[in-house]
Amino acid sequence: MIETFAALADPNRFRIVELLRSGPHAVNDIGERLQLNQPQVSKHLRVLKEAGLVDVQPRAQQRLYELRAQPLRQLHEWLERYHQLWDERFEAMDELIQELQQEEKSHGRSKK
Amino acid sequence: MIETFAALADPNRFRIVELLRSGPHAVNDIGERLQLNQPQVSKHLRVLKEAGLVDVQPRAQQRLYELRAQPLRQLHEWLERYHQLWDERFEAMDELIQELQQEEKSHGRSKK
DNA sequence: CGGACATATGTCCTGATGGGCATATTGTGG
DNA sequence: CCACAATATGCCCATCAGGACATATGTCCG
Repeated sequence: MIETFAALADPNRFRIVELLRSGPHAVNDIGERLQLNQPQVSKHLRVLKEAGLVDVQPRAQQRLYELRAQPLRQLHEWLERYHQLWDERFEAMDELIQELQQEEKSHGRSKK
Repeated sequence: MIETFAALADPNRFRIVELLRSGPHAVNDIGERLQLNQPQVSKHLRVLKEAGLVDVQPRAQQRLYELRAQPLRQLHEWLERYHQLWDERFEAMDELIQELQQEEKSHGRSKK
């Protein structure tokens, strides 16, 4: 999970991932489209690969890199544990908490 | 988006976020639970706050930090653009692509 | 087999970041 | 208003990561 975040935290890697969303791409292709030097692309792809975010596939003398679903799916699952945070139900509860805190601020503790 | 990833890419910040999922916490409280020095906690909270992931609320002489939904919701939206990646539909298409590549490997291009 | 193309790796430099520690700041209650 | 509790900042250090550049590795084709 952390490795996924770390991999996506770099702007250029993020751009690469976004590019790969449209399908597999070769290293040079990525470099040209994103205006990056080839070695940098390779290095970023390495990080992405070690994070499990991409997969390689030899294709003549080029390597086609493509996105892998697993880490993103996993990220999605992690996020779901936070879903309650943006439920309306929760937002109402949020207000309730604020209210309680307000109360405790004015008087030590009372009301029921 | 990138700032969100960067904020979550640090192990201790990640732990803080996970802790805050259960509700607002004071700085010292976080420090004790996660076994971190107070200054470190404050610094991490600062990063989280600048990333919009948490919000502060004074409470006597302590500060209660709580999670904010927005960045997580945003992250969720971003992820949805990748949903096709793990649809069965897409996985079938994936195989098709592999197949095509196999073909092109063996013979320049044929079969229809 | 040799050269050309595509990609990977190594080195060097620099800026950013986390941790530890000391210290400043701020709010609170008496 | 003071002393203290809770938190924020500043400073120093060590580590790390990304960029530029040179070079190694690998693969296909004539």
